[in-house]
Amino acid sequence: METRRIDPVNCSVARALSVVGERWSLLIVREALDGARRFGEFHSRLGIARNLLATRLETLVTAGVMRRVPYQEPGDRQRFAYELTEQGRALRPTLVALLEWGDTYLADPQGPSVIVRHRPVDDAISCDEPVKVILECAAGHSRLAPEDVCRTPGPGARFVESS
Amino acid sequence: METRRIDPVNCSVARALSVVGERWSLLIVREALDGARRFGEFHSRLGIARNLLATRLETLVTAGVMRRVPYQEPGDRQRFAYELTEQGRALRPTLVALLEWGDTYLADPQGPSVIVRHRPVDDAISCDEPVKVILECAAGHSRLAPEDVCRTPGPGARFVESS
DNA sequence: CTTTATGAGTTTAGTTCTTCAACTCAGGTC
DNA sequence: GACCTGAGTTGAAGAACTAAACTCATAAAG
Repeated sequence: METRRIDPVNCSVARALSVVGERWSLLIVREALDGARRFGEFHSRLGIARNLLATRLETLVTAGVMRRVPYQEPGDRQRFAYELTEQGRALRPTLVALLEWGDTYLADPQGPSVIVRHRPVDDAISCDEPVKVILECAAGHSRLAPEDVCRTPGPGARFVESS
Repeated sequence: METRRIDPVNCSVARALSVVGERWSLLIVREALDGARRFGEFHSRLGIARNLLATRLETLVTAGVMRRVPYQEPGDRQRFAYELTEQGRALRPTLVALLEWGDTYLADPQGPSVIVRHRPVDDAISCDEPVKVILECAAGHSRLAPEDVCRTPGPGARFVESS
């Protein structure tokens, strides 16, 4: 029996992973979300090899996740820092989801080392409560279980035959 | 000036990525969420090398993400299939987050190839609306922007000095 | 009872990716 | 001019990935 399935290769998950799925990429984004900006900061925080950090940063800049910006400390020459673009900051939910999953199933016996809290940059509504990632549908059904969702073809779907 | 920061190495994101951060791992989980169960299904859907698929499945089983279950087709000998554990299904939000990010920033010109919908397995409340991943705090503030959250130390936090 | 078919791997050889350490480069300080 | 620093680059060794051929157990066909 032949069935048609959504082509697994033409998928945004695969495309997303081709940008941030390499080793270190998401950790670099995480450190950037936590304030790292300079080559040496990423290097010492993560312990990543320097050449690899250089190529990862270049990849992330090329992909539009980060931006290379000049800076100059007083009494020093101009150097370059790396900051997230809006596209890069949009990876926050992905990282929170991974963090939650790790906390739940690969927990440190001491408990989580990091808690994400609701604390805006401008401190306007600083409720400080822990933040979770949840699935919500357009009809407003919230906190959906993983079993309550399924994948359906979208407008850009390609199909493959399978036995 | 010395400051104390949360040790970036002792973090659930890093631990999560050590399990599902290798190339192919998340795509294998995605296919499993979409119903793939057998070695050959994963192989033909993803085009991953067979030896690598074998080691990935073994890694995922060892990590508790998948489970190796015997099955037997009529008139065939016993073989093994792979299915997600609860721990594995819990990666759904991570994959939805990645999918959304890919749809938003690396879109196919035709539009998304996959839409995740609210459709329970048991069809009880099948509203069928598209599903999104959102950040929500314990006080009920919903749809938080990436800028409105920050990382704080948890009970298991280790610290490192930095200049 | 020998041959062929099939799904699920394993082996092997070649290529690519990571790591680590040493080196370069462009200023600034002494 | 000699030395220091942050930001990379280079190169060699090791680990990971790819692709294709091979094995293995069983079932069905002849």
